[in-house]
Amino acid sequence: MSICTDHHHCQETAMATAESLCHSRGIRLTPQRRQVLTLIWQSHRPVKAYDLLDQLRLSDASAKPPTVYRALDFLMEHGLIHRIDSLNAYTGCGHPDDHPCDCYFMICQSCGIAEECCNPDLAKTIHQMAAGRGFTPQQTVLEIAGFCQDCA
Amino acid sequence: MSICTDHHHCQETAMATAESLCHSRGIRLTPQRRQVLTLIWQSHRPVKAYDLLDQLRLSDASAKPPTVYRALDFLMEHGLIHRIDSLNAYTGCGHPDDHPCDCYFMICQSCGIAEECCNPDLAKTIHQMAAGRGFTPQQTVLEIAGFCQDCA
DNA sequence: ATCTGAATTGTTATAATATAACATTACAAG
DNA sequence: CTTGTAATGTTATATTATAACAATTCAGAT
Repeated sequence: MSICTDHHHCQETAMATAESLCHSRGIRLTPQRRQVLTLIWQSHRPVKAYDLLDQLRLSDASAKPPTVYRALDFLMEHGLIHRIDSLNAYTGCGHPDDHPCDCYFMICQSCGIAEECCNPDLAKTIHQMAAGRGFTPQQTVLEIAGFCQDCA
Repeated sequence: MSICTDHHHCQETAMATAESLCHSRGIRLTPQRRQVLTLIWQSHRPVKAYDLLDQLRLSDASAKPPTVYRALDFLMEHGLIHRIDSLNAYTGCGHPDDHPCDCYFMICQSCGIAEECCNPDLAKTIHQMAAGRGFTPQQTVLEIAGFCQDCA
């Protein structure tokens, strides 16, 4: 895994960041939401909603689709996770407290890992191209599928 | 509508291009496939699969999901249409016989029109950014939601 | 003209993804 | 405490897409 050298640490950092972000914004990272976020951070591979649901059911047999979709909605609303449209899947955000631009993703077709690349220069290029055609961007989906360094 | 001034002509040109492309490639634009492509070209707004199905059913009550998805698969395989992942919808390709790079889209949140922008410079920038991180792109999804010139 | 194998279409069923609607519970602020 | 809002529970259903197998059509070989 090329993104982090110690994923356990990576996951703990992400959870700690989420805790403090929620605290400072006065929003509640409830046990359900925390559990979903923890599950998402178990790897750098985007996870599907119903896979999360299966995992939730291991500890709470009464979990249902709204359980997971509500948690996902909350986490997305507050920038703690992103949806990968090309995969119908969800992945943790590495910098929820600092979003200088839209987040882009490089998704390895071999190992499945999605690397976030928040690149203001690229964002600027995209905005310029759009502006050149009279278009005002509000939200950009950029998902690059291919092969990561380890898998190429 | 800012993309074309005479959409009827636009649609006819698209169909004629598709006919000749299929002929030159030795593939068959059957009546079903032609009908789906025509429906997609009725506007520059990406269309959902089940909306296409509803329209097909007006002329053929026995149309079913595989009817439309098979046509969509064929049309996508041969570059005649694109799927817009952020909308779960499909839109005609303006240059099926000439794909210098991935196709990008600017989608107006007001009028719903999707404008294709096949921009090799932007493609190059994206590839460079990816290469800088050791990533080899295979396929890029770039869908920019915002406001078109007419709606801004 | 007829045969034949591949492509296309028909049909039934079901998988996968997501949301609506309303009831109940928990929680923080006064 | 109480009270209103947020969160969760629960049932049902909407939306998007594919699997699997049968029937038909079609182009090329004979």
